[in-house]
Amino acid sequence: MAMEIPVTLERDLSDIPDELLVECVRIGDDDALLSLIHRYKSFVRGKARSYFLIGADREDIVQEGMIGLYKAIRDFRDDKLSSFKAFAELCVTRQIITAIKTATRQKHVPLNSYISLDKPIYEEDSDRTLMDVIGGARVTDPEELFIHQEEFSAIEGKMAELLSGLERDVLMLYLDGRSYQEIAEDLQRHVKSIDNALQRVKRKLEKYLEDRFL
DNA sequence: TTCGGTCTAGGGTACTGTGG
DNA sequence: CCACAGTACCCTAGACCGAA
Repeated sequence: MAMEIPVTLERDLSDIPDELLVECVRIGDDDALLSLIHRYKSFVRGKARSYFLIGADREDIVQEGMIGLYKAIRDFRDDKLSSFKAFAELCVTRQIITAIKTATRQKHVPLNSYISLDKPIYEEDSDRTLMDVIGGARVTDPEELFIHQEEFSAIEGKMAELLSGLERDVLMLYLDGRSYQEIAEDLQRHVKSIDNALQRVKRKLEKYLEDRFL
């Protein structure tokens, strides 16, 4: 289903700020649109990277992210209160999470389930995800911070039970956005060990989330 | 001894970026 | 455009170790 978007541009727009490109898109500049998509393609892929999918195409998540990006371009208002990048990140994340929530709503269809670090933790609630909790998302509201800390303790405790020391270390660095190579250097291990540890983490999290939510 | 968990290692696929 | 290298991800087999 992956749709290929041509990125061959007639002119070089690499120095143009995002916000200006968005304005250009509004007045029908296709090159500006392609440039924005090209500019944010890796960003969307990175955003989608932490998702683990059972029985589905990884590319689907990227496609959802790209839809979120398109919505960001369509809806962005340059009121100087926030950058396009921040707005795009919000839209991409929300689009992916919405897709996941839609998929996981069909509880009795395992093959339609996403098992992800970004899966919403509690079915009845919110967009708060495992990734948010583990990764220590920035929370400013005191009440929310309190709730967040309780969730963090619960999940962190479970992680401590489930994962070995190496697996925990690898996961934390991975969530920091480090590459396999960087994690390997930090932990004085072979890249292969990092790879293996991450696979075990994913399997354990999949099992944990399945046991908990299905 | 058996079993389950942890870890290493080999090998495969898919994707991306780069250089000719 | 194509070949190639690097990277991420996944699967599997086997060694090792501790608990039952």
